[in-house]
Amino acid sequence: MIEARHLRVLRAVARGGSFSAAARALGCTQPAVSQQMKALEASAGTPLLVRGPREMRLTQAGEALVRHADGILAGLAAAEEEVAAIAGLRAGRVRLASFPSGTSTLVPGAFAEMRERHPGTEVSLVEAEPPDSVDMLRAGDCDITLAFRYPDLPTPAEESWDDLVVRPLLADRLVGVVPRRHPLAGGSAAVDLAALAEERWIAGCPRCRRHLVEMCEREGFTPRIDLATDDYPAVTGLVAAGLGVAVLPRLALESLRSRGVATVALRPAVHREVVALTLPDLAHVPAVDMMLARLTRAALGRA
Amino acid sequence: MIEARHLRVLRAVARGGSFSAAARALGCTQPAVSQQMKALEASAGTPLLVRGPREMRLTQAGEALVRHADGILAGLAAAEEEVAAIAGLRAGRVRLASFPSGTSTLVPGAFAEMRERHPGTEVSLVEAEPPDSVDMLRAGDCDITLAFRYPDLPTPAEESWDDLVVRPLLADRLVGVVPRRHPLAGGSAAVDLAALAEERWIAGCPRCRRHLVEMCEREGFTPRIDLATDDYPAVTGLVAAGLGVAVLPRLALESLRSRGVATVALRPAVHREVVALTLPDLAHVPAVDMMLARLTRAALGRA
DNA sequence: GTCATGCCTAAGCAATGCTTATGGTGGAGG
DNA sequence: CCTCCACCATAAGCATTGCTTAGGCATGAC
Repeated sequence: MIEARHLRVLRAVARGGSFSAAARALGCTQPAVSQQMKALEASAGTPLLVRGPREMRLTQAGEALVRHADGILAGLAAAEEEVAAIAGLRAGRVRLASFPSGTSTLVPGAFAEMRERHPGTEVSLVEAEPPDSVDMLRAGDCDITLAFRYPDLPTPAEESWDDLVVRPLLADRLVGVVPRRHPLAGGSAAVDLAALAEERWIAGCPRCRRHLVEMCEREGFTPRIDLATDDYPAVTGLVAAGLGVAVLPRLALESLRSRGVATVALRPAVHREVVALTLPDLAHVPAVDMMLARLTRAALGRA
Repeated sequence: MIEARHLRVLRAVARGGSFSAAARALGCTQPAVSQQMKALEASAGTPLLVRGPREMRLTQAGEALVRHADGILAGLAAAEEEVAAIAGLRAGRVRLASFPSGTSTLVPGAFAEMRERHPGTEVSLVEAEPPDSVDMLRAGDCDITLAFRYPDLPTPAEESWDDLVVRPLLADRLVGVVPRRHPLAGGSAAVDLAALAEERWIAGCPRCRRHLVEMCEREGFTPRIDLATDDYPAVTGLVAAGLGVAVLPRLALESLRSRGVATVALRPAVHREVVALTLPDLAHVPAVDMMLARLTRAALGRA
């Protein structure tokens, strides 16, 4: 089997006209070149070089090899350069999957920084909610998934992240959302969740709802959910209209213009943990690693 | 430095979808593949593979490498095939330089056999007399030189063949050429060279002439050379016309229609040695080696 | 639950490849 | 004419590489 190393040496010999010159060009000793050529000739099955008294000439087979060597080594150099560009963040791709409130808050800053500091990289985004977005990650359809979980809630087995790299970004506190004219509105103290036991509830997305119910039951009541929608603006709109109360993550509220509602801190304090997920191997891909760092920074600025 | 071996393994992994499959395809064990990929990823500076629970996927860098690998390995295979063709006598070139009487006698048969048994090879011929043709060999302008020398004559230093491979082909006996009506013609016994001391002489090429003079002087006389020509038909023509006698190699006479002359064996018997010359390295080039064998065969059939 | 498949790691071993040291050869210059 | 220099080949020593076998662990199928 001919190896690239052989071709490099042969080309150097053809260029330099002697083993010694080739050795100097390659930064090794002359016997090393001599041995390489011997091995190459052995695997070629025919002499490649004619040792003239004055100069080193190529045989026909040697000329053929050198002729091919240029193309082969050029291809190899191109491949190395392309990989080096990816490794050096002069190129590379990061595909992110994120849930809406993450997309509107953490992602923009991280993306902007990435574009600015590493213009060669390509960042792309798809919107996806946690269970699906994690499947996408495992299926290879994205490189990083922004997801969240409730640390105090037992995780279903099928949603385990044991096989993933979990990079915590921030603890997103849950707050109560009540109509502005609600008796509890405006107070600076935290409100007991149980104080909302008799309210009508507006629930968010399915995951959030499950968590809401769990949370309330720990406090001794079952929330009466009359209205359900995944759309956060709709939730605040319904609350503002006095149709009920809700619990929303701060992150979700941040990008909402929530007229007519008041937010209240809850007791016990509950957080959802927002994390970035990736596959163990992908965590070492430079562009992915850098994007994770950018996301972490974006989260820190918001902590 | 990326080596061809790495690309072969990477491509096998990409094709097979797992290290084990690649190992089977490559005829080695799975840890070998695993180690190769580890080394390649290390030299690439970024992961190339994503170990999914079910299948092995490529990262972007891995895809880039595989994309280049096809071209690179194809080029390498083409190079190997071209060299193998030369090594296997399915291709290759032999450039022969020969003196006229060799060209007309030994070369045709050897060339014909070469063309027939190894149709892929190219044989070419240039006409050149020994001192020049040997220089051509050393200068790389031909691969084999047909030459001759007089073993009993001291060789001038500048015509030494010490640095060459000398393959003896045949001993070409020198014969006397006399007019058909000459008193010595027709006898079956060998003629003493001294018996021709008083004749007028027709000399051949410069080398032959030098040798003729030397030969005669050993026998006690200096030949009286009136006519000199390098052209063998001219020599026999002049002899036939009764203008003198000559000494010619049998090989030269063979392809001459020599009307009007008779040949006589000489005493002492003298030969010129016809040899094939090549450079030590070229002697191992298959096409050259085969051509030398063909020339030897052609000479044997004529011995 | 058990088995099969696939990957990783470790350890042993052979082969590769580089080095330094040495000898031989051909050409150039004193 | 002889010496010196540049170049190549070879040998021995040594570090590295690369392969193997053996064993362990995780995952998915029957």
